[in-house]
Amino acid sequence: MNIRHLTFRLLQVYVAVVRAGSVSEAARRLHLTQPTVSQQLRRLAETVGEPLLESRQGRLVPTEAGGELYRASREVLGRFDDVEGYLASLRGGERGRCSIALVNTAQYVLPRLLGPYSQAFPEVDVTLHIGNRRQVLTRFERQDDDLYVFSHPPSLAHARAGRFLRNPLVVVAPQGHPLAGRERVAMSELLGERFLLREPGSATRMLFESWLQEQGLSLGPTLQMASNEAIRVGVASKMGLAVLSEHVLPPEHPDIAILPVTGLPIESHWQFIVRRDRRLPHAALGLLRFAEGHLGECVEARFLCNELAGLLAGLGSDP
Amino acid sequence: MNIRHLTFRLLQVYVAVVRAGSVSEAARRLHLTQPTVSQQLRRLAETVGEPLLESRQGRLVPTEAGGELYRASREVLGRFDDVEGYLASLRGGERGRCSIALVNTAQYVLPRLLGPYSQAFPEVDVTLHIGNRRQVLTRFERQDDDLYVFSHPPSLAHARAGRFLRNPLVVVAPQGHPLAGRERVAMSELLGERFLLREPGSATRMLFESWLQEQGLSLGPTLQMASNEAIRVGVASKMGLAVLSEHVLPPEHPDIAILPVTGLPIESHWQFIVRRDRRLPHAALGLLRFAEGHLGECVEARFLCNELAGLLAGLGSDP
DNA sequence: CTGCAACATGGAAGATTATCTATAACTTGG
DNA sequence: CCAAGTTATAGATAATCTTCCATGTTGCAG
Repeated sequence: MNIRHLTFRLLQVYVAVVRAGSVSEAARRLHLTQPTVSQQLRRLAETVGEPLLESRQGRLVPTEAGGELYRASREVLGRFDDVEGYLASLRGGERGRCSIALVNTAQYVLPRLLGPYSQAFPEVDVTLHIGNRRQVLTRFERQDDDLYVFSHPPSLAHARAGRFLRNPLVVVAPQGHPLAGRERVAMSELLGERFLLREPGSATRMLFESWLQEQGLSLGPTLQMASNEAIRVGVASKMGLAVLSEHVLPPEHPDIAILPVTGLPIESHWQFIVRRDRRLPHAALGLLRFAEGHLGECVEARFLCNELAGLLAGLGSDP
Repeated sequence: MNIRHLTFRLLQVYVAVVRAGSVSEAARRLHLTQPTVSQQLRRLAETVGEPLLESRQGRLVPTEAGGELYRASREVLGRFDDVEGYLASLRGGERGRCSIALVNTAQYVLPRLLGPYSQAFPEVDVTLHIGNRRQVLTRFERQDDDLYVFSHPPSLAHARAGRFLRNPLVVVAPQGHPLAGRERVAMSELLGERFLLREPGSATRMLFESWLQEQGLSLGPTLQMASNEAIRVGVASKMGLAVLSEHVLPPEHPDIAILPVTGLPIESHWQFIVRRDRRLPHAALGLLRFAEGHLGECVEARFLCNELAGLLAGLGSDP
């Protein structure tokens, strides 16, 4: 039997005939003419190399070979019905994979969104890749992931962006710092202090440095530390001052004071970035939709900045 | 996804590509050109309505949808491999159904053949229908069965026949009957005795009556009994004489004597009959082949008359 | 025996498929 | 950045599949 030219259609017709017990009846049910069905049947029997049906008192019943083919056909067609269901759930975003690359700082807040999302879509397999801005950019260039979270998007020629969260950067000092009680502090007053900074690839550092440059200021002594955690603990231990995202601070932070520096907080926003040239998996789209609808329930109101509707509209229209 | 134009061939190609992780490599393995495979792939993806593969550092790996399709394809192709195996065993006669209609008398001896056959081919489902000649003829007319066993075949226009067993009919008398010791007995000497006869549809009775007619003789008092068993017991109990197939007598029969009537035994033969107009199932053909090869081991040599080779040759050539 | 319903066959048109060659576009490792 | 290898696209052709209509054949019921 040469399986090559076997069509699922042929199996559908065959199954219909076996069920109907009659070629004509099957033809009616399939909205085909009787000769069409007869011929398909013959072709199938030729492919199999055995008679499939025989007439038993006016009813067509499968032969031994026909019975086996019928069983196999039912299983096979059923299996492909399953595939259709699976695809439907993929398309609905209820299932699938979604890979997200995050800048370091965003890891403090994104779980608030992903927790409820995973609850709602347990069949979606979300993978997070966390790195500093430079590392995430590399992943973006290599098209490693479906979604990216940046403060400042890379060139928008290849990507679409949608803001979803405010990310205010503030100057923090150890509790009890002489300037901590002041109503207003000028940045210039702080330049003599030691600043704890993230490594050069970091977005927080980049933002802070370009802000300083705009102001025409430059820092005195600095100390480089590779993680926000380390910096926060360092500040609490009076190693120096730092600029951090507010999200890095725990809700209660008795060891650390935010200094009311004029011109701060530096306002930036996290955005979801998607590449224009890569088809977004349904699951990733589903995640964005979920974020658009449920962000308000997941994060504090003061950080909220939901502009995802625009991104979604753009994705819906031309992918 | 429109399943209608989905070919098994397409799935084979797809599976090969996923396994190879490369279109070109799959093309080489399939002895196709690379563009052919590319195009099939595109068609498949169109049918499914989702991208199936994506390039991950130079290797093509299935997407979520592609993975599901791959699993389904493997299952489906595997299932049809099973069908092929099943068909092969059908064709080899190792499996299947075989329905046989027997005349009554043959039931004493056919099991000797069917026992070893069923042992050798346990997957073949043999059905026996036992009746007198008339009943079996009716089944033959209606084409109810694959094989028929008759002493005298119906018109050979619609059937082929092959003898396989002698069926000698003898006159039996109770042990101690006055003629039981004689060297020779003439039928005419027995006409005054009461004869126990089978019912009119029976082959044994037909044969006996036509033999009597040839001799210009006719019976005296008769008694009709519907089974060979009943007649045998009747004779043993001195109810009268009878004509029976030798096969009906047990190997040892101390109560019954065979009378050496001149002109007897009436020689007849059992034959396998197959209709010309009905395709013989492989299993039935296998049974005939088995009979042809093993009959000698199954029945006593004196009954042997294996002319099945001719029948098989006829079947092999044009069915 | 006759007629109807069911099945098979033949012929034909249009769509789809399978496959090729040639060529362009892209990826990737050096 | 280039060269090699991989993938995609285009165009072509023969085979096949799908489906129809018209017309035989056959088997069962009256």
